Amino acid sequence: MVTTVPFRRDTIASDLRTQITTGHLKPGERLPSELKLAAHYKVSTPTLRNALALLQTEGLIEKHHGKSNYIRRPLRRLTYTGGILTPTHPALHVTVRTTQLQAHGPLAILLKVPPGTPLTEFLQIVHEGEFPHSLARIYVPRDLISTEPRWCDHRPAEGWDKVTARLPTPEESSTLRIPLTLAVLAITRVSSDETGRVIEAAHLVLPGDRTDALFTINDTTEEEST
Amino acid sequence: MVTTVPFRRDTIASDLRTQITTGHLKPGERLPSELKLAAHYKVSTPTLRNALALLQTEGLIEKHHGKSNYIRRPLRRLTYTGGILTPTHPALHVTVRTTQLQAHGPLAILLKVPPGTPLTEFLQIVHEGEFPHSLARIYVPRDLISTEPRWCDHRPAEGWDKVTARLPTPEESSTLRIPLTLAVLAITRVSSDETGRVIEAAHLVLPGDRTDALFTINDTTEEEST
DNA sequence: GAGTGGTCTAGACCACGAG
DNA sequence: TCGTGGTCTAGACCACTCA
Repeated sequence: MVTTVPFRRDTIASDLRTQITTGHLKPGERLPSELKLAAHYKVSTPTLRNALALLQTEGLIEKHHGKSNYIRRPLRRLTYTGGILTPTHPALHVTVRTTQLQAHGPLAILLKVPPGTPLTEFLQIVHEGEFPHSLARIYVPRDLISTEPRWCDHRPAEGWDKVTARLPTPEESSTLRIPLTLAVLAITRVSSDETGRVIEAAHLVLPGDRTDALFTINDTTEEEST
Repeated sequence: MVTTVPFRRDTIASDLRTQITTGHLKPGERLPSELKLAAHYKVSTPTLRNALALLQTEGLIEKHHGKSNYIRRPLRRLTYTGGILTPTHPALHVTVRTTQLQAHGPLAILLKVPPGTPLTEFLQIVHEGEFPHSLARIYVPRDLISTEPRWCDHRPAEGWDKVTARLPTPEESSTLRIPLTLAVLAITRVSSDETGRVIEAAHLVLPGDRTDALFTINDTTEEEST
């Protein structure tokens, strides 16, 4: 029988993990410095850092350069469904930054408008408490906003979501305060009205440790023959 | 102005990256050994390995313990839509392993059957050529198979997909031959017939570097009022 | 300036693959 | 057995945070 010796970093990680999950180490609490931890576990600093990196990808700790490492406050698991996160969850609030720009390249194709068409970008950052939760970049043809001030009432008649999994970009990693090794759900959503006109295109970034996306199939009607 | 010096591992990674993407290094080709590469770039072996780790998460190289590192043959990007991958793509073939088991815990809840109900598990591994592409674990109540041999003709009337992003488990990593740091799309799909009976539950694992999932909303009919 | 995490070095030693 | 990648050491040096 082959008795595989677990790597030191794994045993250290699992030791800290149980201390966290059993509540022996509490959310928000500060970990000892990496030197002290390395001394305590009798390993070199790189191996201790490898152990911490594991915990970081599991979303258990947060690293702060120059300060220390902290036990992470677990965020509520929310569900993205039909374009919104767990129907307007009370603890959520959203900050929006509006930018004017012009359609170009892939964005113009998504929105089915010629390049150069004026657009408005809404950069939405969803917060839970003071912690960033997820983010969305929403693009809307500008004339649709000006002629129809309550453009959000344009209930989309059709649409699609294209979903993939990837690691965050460095920029997403810092604005969402997630490690570069935490997988995110990247969703591109396009909705159009009954005339086939595209109302909005959105790029969503939903960290995998705190979000599901739910899609339902209601095949009660016969299939379309378009 | 702050001129940030890029890390050595990043400059090495981007150098190798351009060699790969420009075709200077071809798919299937063997890389020089890590010692030689380290000597060539005048860095220590750990930093060179960090550079290679970056390329690995991007799906550009494949590491083989004891042999060498190889340029990866890029897999076709497929789309999961309505439960299947890019309607039966010609280059795909599927190996199936069947197992008999009993419903328990979360699985019983998903299938809406009492614990202990006999089930059949189909472990499907989708291959593109000789390379594993993605995998699915499909669970079906066994009586549904015996009474209705062509159970796959039971077109589901309703269903849902719950999608999230995560890193692969060590087991998934080895069977799919993907690095532990390549994000996967984890989909749980449950479909039921017109009587509300659950026909099947499936756990899908779709590596993010080669799969999208597409969900369409056809809201042409009025909303349901259950 | 003191304390901290981030990157890197120059090795050692083990595990794996193939002849 | 040889060449290879995987893990680990015991430091050095820099960058960041905060008093």
